[in-house]
Parts: sequence; C-alpha cells; structure tokens
Amino acid sequence: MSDQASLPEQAHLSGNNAIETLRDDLPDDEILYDLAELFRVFGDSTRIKILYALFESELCVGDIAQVLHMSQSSVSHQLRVLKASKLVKFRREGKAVFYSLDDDHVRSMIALGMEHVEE
Amino acid sequence: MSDQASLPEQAHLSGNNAIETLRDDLPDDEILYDLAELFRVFGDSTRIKILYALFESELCVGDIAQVLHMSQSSVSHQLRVLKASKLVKFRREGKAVFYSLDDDHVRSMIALGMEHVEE
DNA sequence: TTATCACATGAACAATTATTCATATGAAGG
DNA sequence: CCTTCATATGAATAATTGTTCATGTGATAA
Repeated sequence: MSDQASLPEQAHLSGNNAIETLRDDLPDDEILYDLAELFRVFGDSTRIKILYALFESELCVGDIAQVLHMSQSSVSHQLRVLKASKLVKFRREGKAVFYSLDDDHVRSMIALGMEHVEE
Repeated sequence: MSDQASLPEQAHLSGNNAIETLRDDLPDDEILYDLAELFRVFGDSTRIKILYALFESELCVGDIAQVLHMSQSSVSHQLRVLKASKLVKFRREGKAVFYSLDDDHVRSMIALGMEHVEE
C-alpha cells in the first residue's frame, strides 16, 4: 500500500495539484470495492453458466447441476454467492428450490460483456 | 468436473430431454470462459480504480500510481492485464507511456455495474 | 558512452477461492 | 416416529492471483 522507495514525483499532468484533484474525483473506496466485487461474481465460468442457464426460465438446483454437468454441492455453493450479490432470487416449492435471475440488470451486464468478447 | 455419486436424475423440467436441450442452447464453453475472464478483469479494485482514473483523460503510468497511492510496479502489472483484455490502449511519448480507455464499452460496463451497486 | 528517468517483468510470498467430500437441515410421505 | 429426497454448509485441498522486491529494457540528454 505504501509508495515505492523513490518516486520522482514528476507529474506529467498539467497544473500543480492536478493529481489530487483527480484523486478526489474518484468515487469512494467502498463503492469502488463493491463495484469490483460485483464484477468478480460474474468473473467465474461456473457462475456465468448458471446465470445463462437461468436466462429463459427458473430452474431448481438439481436441474442446474445436470445441465452444467456439475455436482449439486458446487452449484449450491455458487448459488449462495449469486444470492449474496442479489443476482438471483429463489422460491421454495416442496423439497425443491427454484432459482431465477433477480432482474434485467443481469441480462444487460452479460449482454454487454458478450459484445466485447465477440469483438 | 465429474458428477457426484448418485444424482436422483429426477428432472423437474417438463419434457424428457429438456435438460439436454437447455444445455445445447448454452454458448460454447470457450465463449463463456472468455466472458467470465472479461468480468474477472473488472473484478479487482485496483484495476477498477485505474479504469476510473482514465475516465476523463489519458495518464502515464507514474501519474496513475500517484493518483491511486500505489507502487509503479503494481500499476504496471495491472495495466498489462487491462491491455491484454483490450480495455486500455497506450501510446509512447518520450520516456513516458500514456494509457487511455480503449473504447466506450468500458464506460458502459462500469456504468451498468454502478447502477446495480447503488441499488 | 554513461547516467538517469519511466516503465516492464520475473520470482516469491500471501491471500483468496472453487471444488470435493462428508454431513447437516428441512420438507414430504408413510 | 422414521425414511427419503433436495438442498445447504463446514472443512480441507488445490489452484489462482495481487503485491512486493529486485532487476531488466528502452528512451533521452549530457
């Protein structure tokens, strides 16, 4: 976290305290951390697959596991993460728990990401 | 990666091969991996801060380090990651290297993420 | 060339994390 | 009650990754 030994302190920015101004214009650290955390949740193949599987309809945990060829435990663990970030919601129906995308924000995010990936 | 010992195979999905159909509708694994990887790049506080710092104007490495109170080495390492994902571009001017956002995709992504974070 | 500045990079370490295995919870039916 | 099915969760392990430190590269100026 501390600066390295000898920074030349030679700013290329025009103006004297341009660096401080720029720093003060950044959102609070807490907000930036939450933002990074949100992206981190999307940043895992398994979770992305789960979200994609839920694109068209809600699914229960076992079905997600079968669709993705994954263990029930692993899926459940990741659903927990997705739940914590409010990316999915769920409802109970007997023994089964059905998960679905929480809102259209999720679709928008993935769609935007896809645009970049597909160049 | 292999399935767990004894899945009951009791699909809740209507229809017999609904599971296979859903699986086949998913994008290729490679694409989903790339998508996750893109989000993973956004999923780090340092890189998010760097991108934010570049929102208004291009900056050289040393200035970014000063704005974010980080070591030059750490910034450089992360710029490498951002470069590899085509989120930033750069140009050389004498000894300094100036980085800037590659396109408006980056702004859109961050803006969308912010909407979710700010509830 | 030699010295210095700005940046890049390799290695090592610490911290985070996704999966597996085993077990616990909770609902429905007998 | 007891059993079974569906899901959740805790612990342990392996793999990934961000930072630091030290050093390398490339450009400018004397």
